[in-house]
Amino acid sequence: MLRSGQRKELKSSIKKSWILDKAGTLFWQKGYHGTSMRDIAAACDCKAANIYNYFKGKEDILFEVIKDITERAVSSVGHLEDDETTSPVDQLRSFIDNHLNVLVQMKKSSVLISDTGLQNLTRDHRKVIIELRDTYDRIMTKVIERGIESGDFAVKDIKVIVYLISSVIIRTTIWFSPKGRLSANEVADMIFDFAYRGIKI
Amino acid sequence: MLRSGQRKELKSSIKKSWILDKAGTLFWQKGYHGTSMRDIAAACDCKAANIYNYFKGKEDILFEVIKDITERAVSSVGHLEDDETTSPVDQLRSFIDNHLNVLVQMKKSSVLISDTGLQNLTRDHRKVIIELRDTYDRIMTKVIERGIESGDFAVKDIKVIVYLISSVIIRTTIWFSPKGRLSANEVADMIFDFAYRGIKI
DNA sequence: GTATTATTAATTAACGTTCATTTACTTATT
DNA sequence: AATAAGTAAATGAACGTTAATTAATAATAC
Repeated sequence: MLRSGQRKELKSSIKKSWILDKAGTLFWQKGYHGTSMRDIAAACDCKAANIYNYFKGKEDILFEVIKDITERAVSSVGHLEDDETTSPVDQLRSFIDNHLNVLVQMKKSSVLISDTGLQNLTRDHRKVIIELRDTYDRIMTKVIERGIESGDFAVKDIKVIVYLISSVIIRTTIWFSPKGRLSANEVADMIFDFAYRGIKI
Repeated sequence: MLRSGQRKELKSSIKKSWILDKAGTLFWQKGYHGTSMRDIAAACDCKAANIYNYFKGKEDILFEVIKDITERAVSSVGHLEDDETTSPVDQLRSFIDNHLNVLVQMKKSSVLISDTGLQNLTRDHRKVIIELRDTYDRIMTKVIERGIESGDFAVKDIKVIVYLISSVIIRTTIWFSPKGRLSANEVADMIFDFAYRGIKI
């Protein structure tokens, strides 16, 4: 049984993430500056003033939206960071599969917000996001490095390859539609196939 | 010798493209809605009202910025559309090289505006851009198709491969810096290498 | 070449809206 | 009774755009 304070907190945090979800969709559709607090409020069936009971301001909402997107991406591949047992090829497959599933899952609130929205954040908030991104890059870098050591991969410049592969993954959100001809898993397979052939020995 | 009327027109169109250049940079830095007419005017050392002597409004500026970016990309690879003589592998190399050079050349006014800015255009304007993009996709598709016929490439799904390769090219603007460790040509080489290995037989 | 008119470029000032946010107040929950 | 959730109303600032006006330039007349 929950104490009443906890129940209240839970209810509050449910509404908070509800607001985040709606705001994320709007930011994605119309951009940060193109979305007004009134827009967000309307999507949440309340008035703009009420949102200030849950967030300090508009920038705070953007920060939490971007943080959420980035954290999900990072944690979906986090188990690969220190995995020295699985084969690097499978790790690459798993990396692409996991991140793509996260992207497809949250359909709308695309990663593009993270590209264009970064400069609307305060310096402190931006720093948090950049650190998360560095973690993402580091994990993929380790996977590639292990593949080089094991003789599975051959690349000239690891840094660039990490950018290229993540570009392919991230930009999927631009053209992929779950209602389209291909399933998310089919797309993940094709991306893995393309990326793997691009770096294999 | 120019007639004075022509000289006037020339001067006017110079200022127009000057405004487009400054506006493009601002749109890239702060987004469409994040950039005010007064911001654009300040970057052009004039007052906001004056810009209306050159453009019908803010949306019109965005349209011309995006059109310019997209047209440059398309025309840089246009010579490949009906090229049946060069080898498809060289055509792919040329495609990547040419588009990347265009992207690097205009440094800031990145292609990301084209992603996020599309929905701020009127339907008619948006249609123009989408047609230009279709041309871009069609040209790359033809190159890949020729490569399949010649036995150079082997791909499961041409449409997807076109998306993947263009993703890698376009997203270069996010991470590449001309002042960085690598030159544009080195990056172009690496991208070609990655893409070619990704689809070769 | 110089003066005069016509045209274009640029500015100032203002328009009506909309913006994010705050304050004071009401309603609901515990 | 106390705390939280929600709202109406108002804040000053910024927005895109227009109208009126002045400065600058080009075309024509002498």
